[in-house]
Amino acid sequence: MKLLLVDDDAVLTRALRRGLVAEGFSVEVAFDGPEGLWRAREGGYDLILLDIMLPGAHGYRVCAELRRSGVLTPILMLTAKDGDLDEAEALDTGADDYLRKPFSFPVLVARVHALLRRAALGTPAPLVAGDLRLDVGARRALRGGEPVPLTAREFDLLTYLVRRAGRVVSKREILAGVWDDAFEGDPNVVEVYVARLRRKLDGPDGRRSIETVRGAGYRIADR
Amino acid sequence: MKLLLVDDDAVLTRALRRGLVAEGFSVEVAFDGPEGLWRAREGGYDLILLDIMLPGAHGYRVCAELRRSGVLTPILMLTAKDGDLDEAEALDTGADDYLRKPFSFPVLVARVHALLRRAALGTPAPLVAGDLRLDVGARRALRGGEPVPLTAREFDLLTYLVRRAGRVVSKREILAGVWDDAFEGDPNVVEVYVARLRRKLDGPDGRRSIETVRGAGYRIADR
DNA sequence: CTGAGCCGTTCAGGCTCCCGAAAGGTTCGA
DNA sequence: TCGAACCTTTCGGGAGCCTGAACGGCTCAG
Repeated sequence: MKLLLVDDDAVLTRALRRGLVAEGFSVEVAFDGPEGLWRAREGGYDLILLDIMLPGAHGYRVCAELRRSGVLTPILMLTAKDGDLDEAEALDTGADDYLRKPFSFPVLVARVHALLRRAALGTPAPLVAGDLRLDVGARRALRGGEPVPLTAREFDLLTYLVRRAGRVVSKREILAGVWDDAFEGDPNVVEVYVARLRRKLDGPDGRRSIETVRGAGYRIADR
Repeated sequence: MKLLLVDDDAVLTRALRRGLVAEGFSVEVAFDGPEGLWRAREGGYDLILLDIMLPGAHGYRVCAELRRSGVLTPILMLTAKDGDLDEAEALDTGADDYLRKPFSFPVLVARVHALLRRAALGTPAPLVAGDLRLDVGARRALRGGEPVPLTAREFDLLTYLVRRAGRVVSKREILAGVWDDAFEGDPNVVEVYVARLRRKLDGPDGRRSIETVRGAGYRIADR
C-alpha cells in the first residue's frame, strides 16, 4: 500500500512518514502543492494525505484540481482551523475524509484503513494482461473492449492464468487451483478447456492468447 | 432521509428520535444488537446511528457484521468511553465516523448532515441502474418513470441487486443479505423471486433486467 | 368474528447448457 | 523416425436454473 503525503511541515512529515512506514505502508512525500499535483497525477498511489495549508497552492485547490482531472484516488484532508465549515468545504471539493489537527496517530491510521477498505469495496482492481481485461466482480471478460462470453469453468481458468501472467503454470497446478486439490480425473480436461478458451479469445490474427510450453505447462503473456 | 437508531437507552432514544424528527428525518429505532443487524440488513436506511454499548451484541460486532455482509450505509458510532483506542477501533470495524458521549444535539445533527453529504458524493448515482430507479425512502420502484408495484421482498431483493449493480451476486450472498444470515431454506426462493421481478420489470423487448450468470449468481446491469 | 385476498415459501416437472470422459488426430523434440 | 505430449471434436449425464401450482399464515374490511 503506497501513500502520498503532501505537506510542507518538515517535522510533521518526518514523524508521519516514520509512523506510517512502521505500520507497513510505503510513503512518498511532496512538499508543496504543485509537486503534490504532479505526483498524484502520475498515479500509483493507494491514498493521498493532503494538508490544507500549503505553499504554492491551497489544499482545496489541489484536491479540486485532482478530481477535475479524473484522479479517483482516495484523499484524506488534514484540516488546521477548527469549525465545521472548513471540513464541509473539504468534503465538497472532493476529499473523501478529513482529520482535524491536532490528531492522534492511531486515529490517523484508523482513518487511512477505513478509507482504503471503502475504496477496495468500490473498485476491485481489474486484472489486465495484454488486450485482455477481467472484471472479477462482474465476472466479465473483455478482449479489446469486446465482451467475451465464458462459462464458469472457463472464466475460473482464465482468471487463474491471468493472475499468474508471464509465468509458466503446470497442468498439475492448474488442476489443483481451478478444479480441486483432490481432482482424480484426466489431466486432459485442462487441454480441453485451454482449447475452448483459445477458440473464444484468439482473434483472426494467428497470435495465441495462451502459449503452450511443451513439457512444462501454459503461459499467458503479461502484456 | 431515513435513519436507523440502534440504542437500548430508552430515555436517550426518545429524546434523539424527537429531535431528529423535528429536523426532518424519519427515524426507526432498534433496541438491541440483533434487531439492529436485522433491520440494517433489510436496507432502506440512509444512515445508521449505532451505540457501542448494546445488549445482545457489542456495537463493534454489529458494525463489522454489517460491513461483512455488504451493507454500505454510512454508520455513525456513539462511543461511551473516552480514549482514542475506542474511536480508532470504531473506524477500523467499518464505521464512517464517531461521536463521543456526551455530545450536544447540534453537533450530532451536523455530523449526520456531513456524513449524508459525503455519502452522496461517494455514490453519484443514487440507486439508479439502467432505466430503473429506486426511491428507498418511499419504497417505490420506477421503470422509465412508470411506477412498478412490488411486494416487500421483491423490493428488498431489487434494492440489494441495484446497490451492487454491475457485480455478480451469488445466491448465498442474497440469502444472507435479503433473507437472513441463518436462512435454512431452499435457495430456490431466490430463483422464484428473480422470476417474479423479471415478470414485473422486463419490457416487451427481450432485454432482461436481471441477468443470470450460470454457476455464479445474478447481475443487474449498472447502466 | 370471518372470509377474501395477498404474500412468502415449498415443491415438482421440465428445460437448457455445461462439464468432463473418451478417442483419434496432430505436432514437437530427440 | 518414433514416441510422447498436446490438440480437437463428439457426446451422454447431470447440475443448475426456470416456472406454474399450491399451501399456510397474515392482514385487512365488513
